[in-house]
Amino acid sequence: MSNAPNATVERILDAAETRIKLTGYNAVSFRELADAVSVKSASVDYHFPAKADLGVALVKRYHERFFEALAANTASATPRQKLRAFAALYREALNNNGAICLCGMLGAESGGLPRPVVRAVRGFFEANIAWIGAVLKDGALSDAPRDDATLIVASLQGALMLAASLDDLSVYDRAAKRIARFAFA
Amino acid sequence: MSNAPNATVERILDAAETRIKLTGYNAVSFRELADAVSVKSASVDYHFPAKADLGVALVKRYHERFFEALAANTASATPRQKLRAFAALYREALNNNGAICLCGMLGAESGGLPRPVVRAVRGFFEANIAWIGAVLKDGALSDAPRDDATLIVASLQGALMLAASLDDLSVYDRAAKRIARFAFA
DNA sequence: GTCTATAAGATGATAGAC
DNA sequence: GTCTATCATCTTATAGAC
Repeated sequence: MSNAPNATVERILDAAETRIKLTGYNAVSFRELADAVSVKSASVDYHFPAKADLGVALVKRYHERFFEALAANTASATPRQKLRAFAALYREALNNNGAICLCGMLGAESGGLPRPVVRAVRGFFEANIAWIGAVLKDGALSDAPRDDATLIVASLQGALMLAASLDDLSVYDRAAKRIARFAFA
Repeated sequence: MSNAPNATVERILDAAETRIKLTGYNAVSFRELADAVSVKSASVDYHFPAKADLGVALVKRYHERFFEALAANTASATPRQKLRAFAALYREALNNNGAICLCGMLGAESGGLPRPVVRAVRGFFEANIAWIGAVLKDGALSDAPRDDATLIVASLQGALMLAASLDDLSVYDRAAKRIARFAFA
């Protein structure tokens, strides 16, 4: 297996992530991904024997990249800056119009997904809540850090969905601004 | 067409609503709905020539029922009571474990849905925001009623998704309680 | 309004050549 | 690691009998 940045596996994951963020897990097929990376669908099956394998690999990569970027963006930040960096990172999902957070999409569709994918998505959200909870606690910004962390994650995820549905990205920006004001400004 | 409460059309819509709230639009097939109501899939096609027709009818019914229930539950309520009634009505989606709001699901999947369905979902959210905005204004509960209304809808929708994903209904209840505290308590 | 039958295509997945 | 070829199944949708 090559480590080249454009290795087939990575390109398949890229194509899958872009599409699932827009249309959901069940709307994306192996053939569609194969076409997108100019291979045959048998090659996709070679790398991901079952669709659930692709789903798990995708969420795992998303999870890792998210926290790597979060760490990089908050190296010497105050608690308030950390929370703003978190909201800014969530927003990147909207850059491809109509797309939302990968895990927001899969979380909504949980009831119809393979169990291993559901577990991976749950792990992403638990890590999100733990991270924000630690920041709130560190900054003494909340009297109930875990509840407020959960609310912040829920609000930002809901704002992504609503922005996509209403086709108005400013919905997210205005929501994030008011969350900051109410919860930790 | 009969007006009996169990007419086939209504039973198909019931089955579709239950399933789409759990697994999403693309995971639900006509055959599955036909089996659920004990008819053949050709009968489903008779009532809904295309899947988009079913989607639009479903969202339209959901929209109408939601605002009928909201009106009934807030007949002589104060603004604060109205907002609590709204949050309580949203919560009913969670009664079937793992399910979320029909429009929350379809809003997330917008990028892969037929345009008429997308428009109907958008109409639901716009009506939600307008209703809450009017309540906030009426009760002088916000200095930016429209922005706060949008944030409240986003937060409650996100809380439904997160509660389903984490398989913990208390996530919604705790979020709703804290939204009330920050925004209008 | 529901049925049987079927079309025409997509889907996840596998076997085996290169 | 990618390919061709194929499978069994599912998908939305239609035609026509009852």
